[in-house]
Amino acid sequence: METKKMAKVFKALSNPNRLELYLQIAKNHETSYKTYDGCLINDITKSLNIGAPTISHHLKELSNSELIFTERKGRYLVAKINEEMVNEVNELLKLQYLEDSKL
Amino acid sequence: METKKMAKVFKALSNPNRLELYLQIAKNHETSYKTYDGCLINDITKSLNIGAPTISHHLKELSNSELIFTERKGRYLVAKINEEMVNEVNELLKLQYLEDSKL
DNA sequence: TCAACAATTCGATAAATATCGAAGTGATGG
DNA sequence: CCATCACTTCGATATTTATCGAATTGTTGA
Repeated sequence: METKKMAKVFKALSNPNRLELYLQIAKNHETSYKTYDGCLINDITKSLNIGAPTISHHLKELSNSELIFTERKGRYLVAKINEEMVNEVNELLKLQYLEDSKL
Repeated sequence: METKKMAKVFKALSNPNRLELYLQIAKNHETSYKTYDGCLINDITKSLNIGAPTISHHLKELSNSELIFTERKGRYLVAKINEEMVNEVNELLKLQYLEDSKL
């Protein structure tokens, strides 16, 4: 069922700290997409005031919902946006007739 | 803080049954928007297999997040989409450079 | 007026969640 | 090498949540 997967995505974005985390990854993704090599988690960790274990937990939630991918680079972790999934969410939320009127 | 309000919206959509509820209201909104007089909750209640108290609870969550408005019509309850809020959510999730490339 | 219906409120419960500190793992620069 | 750094795992806890059945409120059609 499609709805269940989508609900999981929304749950991943439903915690303020986790949403903030996601938005920073997304922002990084957008500003540097031409030379995109991922967003350093370590930088983000310092700007949110929650502990490292919590960040780790939140990243796993975002990963599990497939909104992001993570990858180890040496001793750092980098995160990337899963564009496919983000677009899927956008499609689901889009009010259809509004889109039509824009064509 | 904007993030907190948005997190609340996502939380409202994070439960599968509640998301389904929202989607049905949205679908109704879209298919009949020219003569839109709201979506009858009673009809939806029958198609989801959760009890009336739970539906009532979920509707309140959707209302509190300002994704929908509800209104009593006689002994029925009708729900309407809050387009402003839905658009706001869409903006937040939109990947910026994708939008640019469409211009 | 009253029976039936739609929805809400209440109280309870089981499950999920966010967060923490402490301890563990693994890479690296000096 | 080894101290440090980045991150993860573990265990605990307090809070939130989804859901239910029972009882309640409010509307209306007969």
